[in-house]
Amino acid sequence: MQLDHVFGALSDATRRAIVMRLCDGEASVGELAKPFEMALPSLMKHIRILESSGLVASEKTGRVRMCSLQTEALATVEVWLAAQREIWEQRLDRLEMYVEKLKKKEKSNARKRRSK
Amino acid sequence: MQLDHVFGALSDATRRAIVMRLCDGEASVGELAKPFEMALPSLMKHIRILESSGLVASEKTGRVRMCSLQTEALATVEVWLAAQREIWEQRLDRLEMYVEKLKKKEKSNARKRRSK
DNA sequence: ACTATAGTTAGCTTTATGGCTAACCAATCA
DNA sequence: TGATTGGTTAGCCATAAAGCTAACTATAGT
Repeated sequence: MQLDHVFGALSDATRRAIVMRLCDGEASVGELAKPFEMALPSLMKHIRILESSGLVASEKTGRVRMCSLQTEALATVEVWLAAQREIWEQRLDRLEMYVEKLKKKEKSNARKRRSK
Repeated sequence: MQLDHVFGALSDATRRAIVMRLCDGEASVGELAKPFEMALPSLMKHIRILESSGLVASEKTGRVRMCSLQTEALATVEVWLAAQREIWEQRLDRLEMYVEKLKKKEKSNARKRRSK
């Protein structure tokens, strides 16, 4: 599935750093490589992974390859998280309602006990 | 870092399914295992990974281990994504402003050209 | 006490990940 | 045209991931 690859791509600090850099705009492979101590081929691998996850797109013109962020892929993750949040918040709401109900019952029981 | 493990944990469909199940409330290891064809020890490994990522907590009472979602860990991811979104949206805003500026300039140039 | 249930441990395989070097194109620039 | 720059391929290594089976422990139920 798509999510596997997006989450997988984001599970590495180097790749998250690349994504963060690309949030600020396009960059060439060389530019992306500068902040890292890594050998170029290693970094290229990360870029490949980011590309195959759909998080990054790149195009080569002349001898330089420009990379750019594909924000839709990040949005996919946001959507998934939002969906989970909705489910667990609904549940917490139900739970809260349930607790409220219990409290009221308890109160009315207390009244009954007093009036006995 | 924490994010590495959370993203890593979520990069597997089985584990995401477990998380989704836990959004609906606590569950024992056995309950969690039911929907999968996997052998128990394999599934346990996933649970361990979810635990060490902070996404899931579990406690054993008697012979059953109950697992529950730790929503803060998911929130961490949401926060990271939101931060990235903010950066790239700011940039897009700046870009838009820049384009607007260019358009205006173009208009005034057109006026100049006409009035020549 | 005996059996069944619910997990757990240990150890094995296969495949993927993250890193490296060395050698290799292909565009520019001088 | 020759050197430099920017990236790419190929191949190696160590470690981690994802799955399995088999055997074990510890609680509950009868």
